[in-house]
Amino acid sequence: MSEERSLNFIEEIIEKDLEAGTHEGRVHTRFPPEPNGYLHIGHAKSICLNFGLAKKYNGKCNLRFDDTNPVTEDTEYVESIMNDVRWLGFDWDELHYTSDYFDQLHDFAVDLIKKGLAYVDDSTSEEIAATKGNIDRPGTNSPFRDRTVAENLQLFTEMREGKYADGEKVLRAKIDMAHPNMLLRDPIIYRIKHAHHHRTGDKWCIYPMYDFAHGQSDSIEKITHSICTLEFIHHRPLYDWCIDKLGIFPSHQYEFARLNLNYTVMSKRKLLQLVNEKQVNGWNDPRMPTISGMRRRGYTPESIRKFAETIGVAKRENLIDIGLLEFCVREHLNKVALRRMAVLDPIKLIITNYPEGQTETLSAENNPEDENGGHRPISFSNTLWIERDDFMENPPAKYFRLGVGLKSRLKHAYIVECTGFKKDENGNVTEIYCTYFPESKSGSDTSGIKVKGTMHWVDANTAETAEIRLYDRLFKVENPATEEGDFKDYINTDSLSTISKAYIEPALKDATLADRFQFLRIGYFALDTDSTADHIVFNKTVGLKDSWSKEQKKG
RNA sequence: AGUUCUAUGGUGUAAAGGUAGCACAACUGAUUUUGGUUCAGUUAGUCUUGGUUCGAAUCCAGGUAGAACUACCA
Repeated sequence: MSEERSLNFIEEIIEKDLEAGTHEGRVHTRFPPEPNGYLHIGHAKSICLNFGLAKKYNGKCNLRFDDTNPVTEDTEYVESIMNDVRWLGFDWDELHYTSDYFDQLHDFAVDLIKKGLAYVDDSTSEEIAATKGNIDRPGTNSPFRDRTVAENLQLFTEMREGKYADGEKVLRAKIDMAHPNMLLRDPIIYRIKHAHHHRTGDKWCIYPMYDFAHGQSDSIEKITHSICTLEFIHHRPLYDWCIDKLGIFPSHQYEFARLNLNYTVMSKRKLLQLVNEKQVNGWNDPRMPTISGMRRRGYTPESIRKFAETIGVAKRENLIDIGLLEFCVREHLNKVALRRMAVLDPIKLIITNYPEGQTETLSAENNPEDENGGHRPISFSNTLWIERDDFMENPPAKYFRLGVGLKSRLKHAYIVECTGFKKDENGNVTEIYCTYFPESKSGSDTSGIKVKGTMHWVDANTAETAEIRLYDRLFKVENPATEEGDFKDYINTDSLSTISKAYIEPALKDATLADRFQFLRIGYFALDTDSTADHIVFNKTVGLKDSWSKEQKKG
């Protein structure tokens, strides 16, 4: 029995097409972002789908920048998008820009005019909206609807030549002002914009609308399966209309449900707002659902691809638990992350029976999940940093770490027994004292002592320091987009907390941006791009599963 | 109100007329020098009402619920 995964509905369509010999068995998809923002995890789903389908069916996938609106688009976004797609592990077969087709698209418009299927309209935008009708009321014909072909040709030429100001005239398709689908009520297909385009410069002052560019671009590239999200479903009749009237290659559009993740927002408009209003520190802020944000936070391409595969592809609206993404991240990081020790909230532990000034070097495995992971040396002395919450003055039952009289193991080192502690005048514990059992050394333990708890630690004599940034969900509610009022009212103001001085083991000093670490018992961490040789900065990628805090919450 | 789309455990997603399965989450337990990992197990689902059929998540009809559409954005 083969491990065959069931097909999603798009794969079913493709396999049916393959069987029927449609397009000579060719599968050609495309990923068509508009370069007006950074890519987010929702785009990642689409990228994995489109490029994944091409790979699975031995086909091709293009990257096409849908750049028909010069006022919002920028090469900065083009660069970031290419970078993100490559980082995710995909490479396009062809790179295109809709703007490369402007000449052809213009000729298509002329063709439509000649066929009597398009006309130049002098109405204002308000007039066009007013005569469009309503969802349950038909629209009315524009007074300019019956201009002659010759007149339309002349006017459209003048539009292109820059004779008119923005908004003075538009070119509309002549379809049906009473159509139940609003998009077919003589949609605008060309508008005047005297704007500088990031690629074509000042060559054009008229630009095609999405509906007059997308399907034709697919057709020009001989795309067989044009996959987009559900909100474009109403556009499909128009997509088909253009291809049909123009008599060009019949690309076909299929729609799937976009990804929604809880506790975040996924619209470029909202994300741009967060960036512009400095609610976050740029598009690649580690709290952002952008690919660049996740990369900076320490997520891996493997984990994002696995996530995309796990959530599946269907046509019903969904709201995926962010926990599933985090699961995929942990799952991959568990296999590849180097284990290291770091103490985020330090308190001093003094071993009273370990000779002052003595040090020894212990061996610590780099990754228990990887047989070939090797070991590293770590130093040990009588003064260590341990985590503040690994000690309790009045420990409850089932607490496995330190409290006076309790024993616990120092990972990779010895078992210690807590003998006392010191408080300052404010009642805060400042030092913890313990004795160690020399014969309990890790790997050669002959002490016979059994302990349930193990703690991480860092030798105070050799420790380095680092800044650590911890992240929480960006929003306080599951779905800020559907909440009453402004989505920004639901921002979690505690989504970033910074630890300015944590103690880390010396091996971490050489970390690079490509490294992934597990700080033992805490979580997964990656170097931040702000990090320098003198000031090391780590991001917490995601925490370890924590069944102790769960236990505590139960009370 | 019109049109279009959708409806399966808490969340996702399978089952193409024949045992409702998988993943995450939750909960037990075992293992563990990370309260991590791993392993074993438990809880929990076909929107509703009819119809067709020996048999319906699946086919048909009617409800109900949710979403999308009325930008010179994509």
